[in-house]
Amino acid sequence: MGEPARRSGIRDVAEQTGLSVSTVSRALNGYSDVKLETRRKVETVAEQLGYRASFAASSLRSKQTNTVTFMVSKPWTKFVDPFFLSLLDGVELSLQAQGYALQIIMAREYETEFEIIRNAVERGRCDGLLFGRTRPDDERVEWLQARGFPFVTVGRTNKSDHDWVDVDHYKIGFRATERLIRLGHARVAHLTTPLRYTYSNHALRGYRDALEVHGIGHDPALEIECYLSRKTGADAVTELITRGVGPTAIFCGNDVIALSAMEAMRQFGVRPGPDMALIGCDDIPVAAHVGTGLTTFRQDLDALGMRLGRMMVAKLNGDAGPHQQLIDAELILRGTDLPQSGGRAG
Amino acid sequence: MGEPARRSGIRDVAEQTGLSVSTVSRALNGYSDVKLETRRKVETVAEQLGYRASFAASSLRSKQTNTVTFMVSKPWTKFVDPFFLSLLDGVELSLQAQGYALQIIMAREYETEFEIIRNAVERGRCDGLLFGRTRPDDERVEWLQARGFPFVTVGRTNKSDHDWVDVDHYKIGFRATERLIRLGHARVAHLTTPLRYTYSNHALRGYRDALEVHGIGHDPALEIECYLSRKTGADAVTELITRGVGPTAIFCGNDVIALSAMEAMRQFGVRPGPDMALIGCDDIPVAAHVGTGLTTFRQDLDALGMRLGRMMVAKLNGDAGPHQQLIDAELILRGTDLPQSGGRAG
DNA sequence: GCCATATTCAAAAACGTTTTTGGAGATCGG
DNA sequence: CCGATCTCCAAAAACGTTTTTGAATATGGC
Repeated sequence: MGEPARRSGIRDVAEQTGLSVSTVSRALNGYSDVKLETRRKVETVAEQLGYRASFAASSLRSKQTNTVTFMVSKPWTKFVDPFFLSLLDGVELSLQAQGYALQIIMAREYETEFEIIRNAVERGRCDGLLFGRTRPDDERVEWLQARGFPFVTVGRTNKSDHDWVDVDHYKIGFRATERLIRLGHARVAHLTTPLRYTYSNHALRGYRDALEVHGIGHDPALEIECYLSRKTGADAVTELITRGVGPTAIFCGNDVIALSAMEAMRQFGVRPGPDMALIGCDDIPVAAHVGTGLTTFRQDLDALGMRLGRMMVAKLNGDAGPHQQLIDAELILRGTDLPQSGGRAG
Repeated sequence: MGEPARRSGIRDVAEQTGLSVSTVSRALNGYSDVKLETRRKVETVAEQLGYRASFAASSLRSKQTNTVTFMVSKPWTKFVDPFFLSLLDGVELSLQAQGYALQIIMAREYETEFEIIRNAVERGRCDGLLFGRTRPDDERVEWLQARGFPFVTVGRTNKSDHDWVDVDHYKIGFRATERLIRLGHARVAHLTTPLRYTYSNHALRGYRDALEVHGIGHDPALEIECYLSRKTGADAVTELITRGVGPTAIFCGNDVIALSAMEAMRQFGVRPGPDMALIGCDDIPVAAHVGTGLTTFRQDLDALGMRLGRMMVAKLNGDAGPHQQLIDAELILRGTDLPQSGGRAG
């Protein structure tokens, strides 16, 4: 492959321009105590030598990486894709505008997430950290807070003194449930996302409050916690139907659960929509195409990402905070939110 | 937020153990010239002090980052999600097994990709580079080759002397077209993905070769290049129908194009499948749910990712190469590959 | 009991920047 | 014309590791 082609360092630039190393550094980093003409010369020579400051050296000395790390949890990578990618897109955009680079790392398990954070923070690989899938008692948040390391989460925790952005899942739960009630459904079930995550609890609370506001007591048999593989939406629906607890409508914590639920319904000869109303959440691409279309909630993740990024930048610039932003989701009406079949529609 | 809590450095560990800094370093890095007992002590103290070597300092001195960067192109992030995420998953798995970290950065435009590469390579932020969306004449490949920097691409270029993994799009094009021909279709159109990418050309060649093998000349009017927004599958189908060039089957370069095409067909009262056979590529989740289901090709991206990662590790370990791997896609039969309606089925 | 070789560790150099410190010459106010 | 201030640059320290070099002690062969 020929000669290794030694990369040129700042000394080469200094030599070539006849200036000192320190002046070259200051010129390139935009300090004001360098003559314009000198700066020009330095920039020219640096360009033609193809010089770039070593990341390791500069970040060692300056203690800055100008990098923000987004740690993405495995479950996210697997199922809620479109969701998550436009989020990243927004983050990247707003960070880059302020001279920060976005770097993404993947975590396979919750346990490794911790190790990854330690590796990123304690080894000084980034200036700030972003992550989601927060839990009510989130070790990651506590650890980072104890260390005073800048971070913003997607999702809330029990603690209120840290920065976060979040979708208002309480409102989603409330609106979904209320809509189903107004359509004449008296027994509305809720298939929740894993309750270890904070947002699942928000949605659940919204669901229960809507029932209560409309004078309906909540029935534990109608609340089933769903997972990705252990207990799917299909499993839950099977349980609901075979037990004969008789819901006529279901609010699902996300579209994957809803889709899985619809699958099971068809096997039982229950038509999603006419026989069993259904509202999901996330508006994944398939939602528009399955059957008559799944009624669901769409979230502006791009905007959420932008805010996330801007919040991080503000924090990095010394803004005290805490900053917290809640965004609303939009109800997308499609074919599965039908009135109670035998009953009075709202 | 309390005191800043100074992170402990290697000196603290040395002091605490009564050893020298160099011994601590060698102990922690697994060198053999340190007594077992000593190593234990160092590890204990390091653990309890929460010491981790500064990334900047260690990579500056050792000239190694133990990090591989995957640069993901914007178009990828937008549309071919599931595709792309399981790819990353495979890469991460195989890299991590060898002690390398995967870091992902996003590129917005092709031009910025170049800048990102320069930034990553010339500033020494990673030991190896991974990227896709290769073009026949790919500047990135040439630049990296000239510099002797380790990289593996997803997709081929004109040059044969570099490492790559790729899906065999030639075979996909050939098989799809041949299947349609055998179903009795004499006029098979091909909506290509953007031809600036190498793989699009492979697919096109497969399509043409299949036609030729079966004694059908290829008609330029039946080959239309599609993009994400400028000219979609719907635009192409509209063109095909209004011009009256009369294809009875279409092979689409990917599922997004196919879905868009189906949309347009319905507007013209043409039923995808019965009236116009259709085969896509990628097997995106929607494909299974749209109408009677889109016949398409599924790729084992997890496996591709694993190979990609392993190839990178091999390269980093001094293996000369070039290594190149082609993987096959699997035809997923669904409802759109129907026989020529008026004609003899194959 | 002596030289050669292993074993185990310490001192110091090196990595390539940025930051601190200070100094020479130009400019300015009086 | 002199001291003060400003402008521009250079020398040297510092960042926190890893690597190189070398030395002290223990071990082994004869």
